[in-house]
Amino acid sequence: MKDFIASLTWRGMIHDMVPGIVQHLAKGMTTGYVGFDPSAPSLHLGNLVTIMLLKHFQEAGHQPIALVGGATGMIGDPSGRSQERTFLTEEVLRYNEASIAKQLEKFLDFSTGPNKALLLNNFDWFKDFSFLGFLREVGKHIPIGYMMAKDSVKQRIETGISYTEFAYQLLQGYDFYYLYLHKNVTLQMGGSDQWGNLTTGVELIRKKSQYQAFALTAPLLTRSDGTKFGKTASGKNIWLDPAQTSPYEMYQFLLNVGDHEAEKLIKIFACCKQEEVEAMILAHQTKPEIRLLQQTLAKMVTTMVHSEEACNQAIVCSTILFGHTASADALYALSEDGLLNVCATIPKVHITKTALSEVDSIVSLLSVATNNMIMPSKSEARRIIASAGIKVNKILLRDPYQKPDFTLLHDRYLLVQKGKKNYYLIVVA
RNA sequence: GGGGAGAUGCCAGAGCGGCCAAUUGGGGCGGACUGUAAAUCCGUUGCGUAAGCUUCGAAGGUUCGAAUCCUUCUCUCCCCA
Repeated sequence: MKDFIASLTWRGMIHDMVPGIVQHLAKGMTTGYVGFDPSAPSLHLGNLVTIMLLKHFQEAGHQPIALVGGATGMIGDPSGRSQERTFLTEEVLRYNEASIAKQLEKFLDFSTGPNKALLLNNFDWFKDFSFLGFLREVGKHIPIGYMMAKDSVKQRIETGISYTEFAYQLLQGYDFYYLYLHKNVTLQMGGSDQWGNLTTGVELIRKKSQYQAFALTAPLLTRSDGTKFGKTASGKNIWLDPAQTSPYEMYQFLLNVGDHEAEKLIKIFACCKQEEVEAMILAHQTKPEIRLLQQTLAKMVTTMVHSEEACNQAIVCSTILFGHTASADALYALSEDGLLNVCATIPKVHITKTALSEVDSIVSLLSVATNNMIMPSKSEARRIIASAGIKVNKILLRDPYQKPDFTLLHDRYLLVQKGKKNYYLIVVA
């Protein structure tokens, strides 16, 4: 049994915790859980932090439970929301639950030992719980004053909160109580925005069973500019689902993380020992231009979320697209399979051969002829070419009105580069 | 209920009859530098190869000409009861 709290401490993963937790965990194997909201069909990079809580928990010898909030998802957590949520249909929810559950399975060890991970869905114990039963068994034990004092509720009193969302914390509180009774769970973990919900559970267990349960939150990751971690500059989430965010995009996102942030992240996501991580950080500080941390981080996370193959492909793709040696010749020398591999995860635009031959200028090709996927308008395309921002097949374009009579790669591809980092593959069929 | 103020491009915010496709700042995008970084600097930021076209909450009107004046409507904010 390793010291879980000590591990989280050096990793910077503790925001708040119920006192006495260290002694409690020292007594022996403990069961703890984290809940995941099925409001989207995929988890994202931000969720990965609380997944890591469970992972480190299991590695310390304890038993982790990943709980999918099939029931709570039907209600909507008011935490951090300024407005009432709109309900998802039950069909969508069931679908989201299933895909999230599948994603969670990847990260924990469900197979072996006394501390093997469990995956549960709170819909299972809520679906037959009557409203009257709930009021008598749960509602009775938590005073309104207590519920109103929560930040998540307080912030919404002015703008409006429905009874339904107000009651949310009771549902999550009951989860904890239920798991305490049936799975011997004594610890709930989550992001720092969940503190109010976690303590309601602790309170309910104290009231109903006279038992001191524990709660622990990890800080919500923010970037240096204050925005939430796990989103691209344009506000797009980095999803764990490869269909929504390609492994290449995820790899690139992590590779581009700032130095300070990389230090924080490596501590959270690295499963290796403290000394190894500290050595890496030191090495990075001596020679930051190597970007050891970013590369390690990108590699570790992409491999963990996707697979080693997917990660290797993302690396190959990155070197060809960004490597300093990547010239036009290298691109033309690439085999078709190689090219498709490199381009596996960049956006593709299709155009017919005849349509291509009818396109009068490169400006049209990049805008209207390709459904404005590359450029929103001809003006924009013209401007960007004028400022040397477009390369086709790695060759810089100068004249916006030149005919697009390029030598196609393997007779059917054009690799368009917009700026330094945006690539598109035009497929001619 | 009474009285004020306002609605301008992604955002903030000038403009108050022609010189306004609309000052400036932020953001975005592109370039240089670099570590595919940060900071900095440069360019650009309605559509259109151009002539020109459509924009300043909505609809009408006055005028040779309106973001700017008039009428109505919609919405937002503030103050007093």
